[in-house]
Amino acid sequence: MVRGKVQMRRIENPVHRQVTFCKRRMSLLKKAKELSILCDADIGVIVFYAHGKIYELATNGNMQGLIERYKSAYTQRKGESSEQNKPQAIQQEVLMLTHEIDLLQKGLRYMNGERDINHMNLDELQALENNLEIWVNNIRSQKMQIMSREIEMLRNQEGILKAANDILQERIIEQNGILDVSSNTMIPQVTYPLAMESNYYL
Amino acid sequence: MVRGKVQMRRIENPVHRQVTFCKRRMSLLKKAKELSILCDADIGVIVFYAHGKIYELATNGNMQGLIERYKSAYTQRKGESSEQNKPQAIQQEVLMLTHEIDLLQKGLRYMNGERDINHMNLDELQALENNLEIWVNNIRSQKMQIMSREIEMLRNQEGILKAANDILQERIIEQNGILDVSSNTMIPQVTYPLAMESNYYL
DNA sequence: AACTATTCATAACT
DNA sequence: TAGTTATGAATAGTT
Repeated sequence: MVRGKVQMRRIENPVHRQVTFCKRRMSLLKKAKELSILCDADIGVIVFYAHGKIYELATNGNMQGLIERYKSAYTQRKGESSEQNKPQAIQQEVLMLTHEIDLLQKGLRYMNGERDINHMNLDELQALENNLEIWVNNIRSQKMQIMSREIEMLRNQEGILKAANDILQERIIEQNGILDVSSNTMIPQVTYPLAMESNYYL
Repeated sequence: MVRGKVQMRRIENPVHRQVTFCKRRMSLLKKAKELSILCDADIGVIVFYAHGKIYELATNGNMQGLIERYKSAYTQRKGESSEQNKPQAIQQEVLMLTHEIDLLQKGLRYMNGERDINHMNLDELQALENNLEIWVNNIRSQKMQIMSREIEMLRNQEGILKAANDILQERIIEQNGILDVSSNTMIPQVTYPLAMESNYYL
């Protein structure tokens, strides 16, 4: 029985995941078949599951043909390219990649609330880039805080040790005053290079 | 309303067919997306409709990658990959384009997470959550390295100070041996809590 | 596009 | 692994 909405995230239990995969994969391929029949469409579905297991459906019975058709759909725009001295395969690959980029850019505009695909400009991409930076800052802030606390702790210990050294040195000087012993030449060797830049994390 | 079982054959009425295609195509891609998320599978769907209209879904954001993976699963030998006989410049161009795709995918993932997934209509576009995490890791790694160096530096100073304290204490004990003065009660107050956990950043 | 009566899909359970 | 069922989801026909 389905209880409440199914959470749309990876099923962690391997058994449940396997069972759900089996059922939903069957349904997905069934739906693809139905859409193909009802609407006279050619549909190819490739599913990669764990450990390279592959399940596929090609409603025209030939996945290779669908792939070729898919690829050729993008090479038809080849005339637009000014790089005509490239081998055919390379041109095709570059075109596919640029197509991919086009799709992604469209998606970005969509995500940004721009619903009119025909109005394409790069300003929205720039806006997204800025948003990404903010997001990254948020994600890393927690770890940064932990590291900052670590640094703070080490600095406190540094202060404790430095104070301890001061006290010890005073004690020696005091005793030297009584003894007038000049064997405290080691003390100047103790240096405290604490004034160096150490604010990278600010 | 659905009256009785739907006949599983091509819808002849062009308007009905178009409407059904639109609805079922959306659902199919949605189902594919869900299966991909729930079961951690990579899924590619290509739909050819009338007049060469193409609709696609690649849950890893890159149909060509899925196609290559599909092909290599059958050829079982990557040796004949086209990567090896490409001119250097072309390889670089492809590299740059794929890099750009990566960035855009990651941007999409971010925007996707900020909005209601159920309202996404640009089914051609997907992004990988894992890619996003990898991206974040890369971006913050540089800063993390700086902070790690900072911590390392502080630790070194800690060691120097501790060694200095040891020397100073020895010196006092030595002098006490000569003087037999019992006024060094302050020394036990100097503690070194250096064994605490300090590996948060590992 | 939106609605809704039905059928369909499926998560949990046996 | 394979069925059952209660419940959520999809959708055909309509507005």
